[in-house]
Amino acid sequence: MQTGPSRRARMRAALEREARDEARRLTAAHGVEGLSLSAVARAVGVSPPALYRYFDGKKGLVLAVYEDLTDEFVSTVSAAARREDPEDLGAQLYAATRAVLDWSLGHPAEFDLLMGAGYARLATESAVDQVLARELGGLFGDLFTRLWQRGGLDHPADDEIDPALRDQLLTYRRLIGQEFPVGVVLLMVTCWRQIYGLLCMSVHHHLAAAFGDCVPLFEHMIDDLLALLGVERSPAQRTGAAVER
Amino acid sequence: MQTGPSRRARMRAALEREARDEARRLTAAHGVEGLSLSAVARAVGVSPPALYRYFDGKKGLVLAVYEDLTDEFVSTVSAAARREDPEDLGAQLYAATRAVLDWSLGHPAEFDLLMGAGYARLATESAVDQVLARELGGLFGDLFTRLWQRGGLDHPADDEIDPALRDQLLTYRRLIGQEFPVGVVLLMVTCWRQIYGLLCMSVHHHLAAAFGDCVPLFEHMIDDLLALLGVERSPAQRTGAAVER
DNA sequence: TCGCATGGTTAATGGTATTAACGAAGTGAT
DNA sequence: ATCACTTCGTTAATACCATTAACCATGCGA
Repeated sequence: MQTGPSRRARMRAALEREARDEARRLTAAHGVEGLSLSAVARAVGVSPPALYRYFDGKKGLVLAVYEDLTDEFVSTVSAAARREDPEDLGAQLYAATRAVLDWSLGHPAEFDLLMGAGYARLATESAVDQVLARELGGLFGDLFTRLWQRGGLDHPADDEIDPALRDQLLTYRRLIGQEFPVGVVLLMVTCWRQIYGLLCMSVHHHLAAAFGDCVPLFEHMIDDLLALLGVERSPAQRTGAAVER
Repeated sequence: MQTGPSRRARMRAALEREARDEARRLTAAHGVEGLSLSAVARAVGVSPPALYRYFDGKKGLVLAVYEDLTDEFVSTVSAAARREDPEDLGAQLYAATRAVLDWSLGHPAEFDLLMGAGYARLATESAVDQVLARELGGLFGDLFTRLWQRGGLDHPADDEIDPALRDQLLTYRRLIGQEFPVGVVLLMVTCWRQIYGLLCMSVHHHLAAAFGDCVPLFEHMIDDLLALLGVERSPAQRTGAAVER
């Protein structure tokens, strides 16, 4: 008979899992600032100080939620891309971008922690590694790599780019582990600033008085971006509805 | 001798002003969530419950800060635009956009409350009117109006725009009180999603590992946008340094 | 079986928001 | 000038919250 992890280790793992899940639930329900150590303790049937054996106080708890969210977000987005035809890069770009939007709209409090103001706060008090930037950048980076390899991607030449910017782009390219020219990195960042802008607008209900449903804006943006990348958008994608979860 | 406002009224106004300023200071120093009623009370030399005579609890205090910030932000940006040559629309667009960036980078906590996650939270618990959207939209809208009147602005025709989107754009146009065609509204929103995206990235230190100084990205974006609008960028602007305050 | 690391407890400290009950003092009318 | 009323402050109490300290039971390895 395998001994496996000890009773203690199993108990510990189970309680930690439970606490993380409850913390996530509270975050979703009441925002990052509505997350309280005490409430989590209450929910998992333990006294507040007990959680200090599991997390480094409240900031540790928030960090744990952040980690879980990172995993969930990255796998959601990459799953959405993998669901498409491997040859249809346009469809994959659409699906990935759309998944980012859908997840964020469906989980605004979590979005805040993952990619909004919550992240900035978190990053100052806990040493959080750039896993999201790497993973998400890598995911989109792979798509851009294939676009570039396929040819026909119209990107600026190295010497057309301001040297200061070029250095930064090179750093970023290294971060996401890609090999394409800086001009392609620039193209990627150009896309991302638009996606991220619309994302923040949507999630924060900016201009909500006019743009309650932000899908029309999103569709228009995707058209712009795919055109910029010289990718044909197959008609089938235009009917794509939001993918929940 | 004029009686003017009574002693009571003067005292009240003075204390409220003091409290608002202190609240603003605390927000800047410790973020929106670091703003506490008690701390403000302590700073203005009064007991915490006293502030309930002035503000509707904490959410009222936050709302007051929001109002003050709105004024400051709008006047900062419009002042920056007015400082430029009235005939040089490109310079005005640059200056206004740059002022938005500079103010936001210099006041990250305030930015969060004004245009980030803090706003979303605030808007749910307090009835906040859309003054910022109107004012800022109006400011940029005026520039776009003049661009359009001058001619040469390449915008999509009405019937090239998806009907659902067109309706939203019309609503937005009414909100900002402009008269130009929907295609121009769309152009404006296209610019704004880029500005706002870069803004959020910069303020939240997204991708900070590569883009610590975000001005190169900003300069590249402005080039893109001015090209999109068919505006020549005068060489003088390229040397423009950040304007503090 | 013993000793210790682990993981829980309660108690205490100090911070927060908010409401209630109360009192001093400014204000305006008689 | 005095009176009543409103305004604006107070203190006290309640109920959260995070965090640390002191303590105790128990699982686990030697």
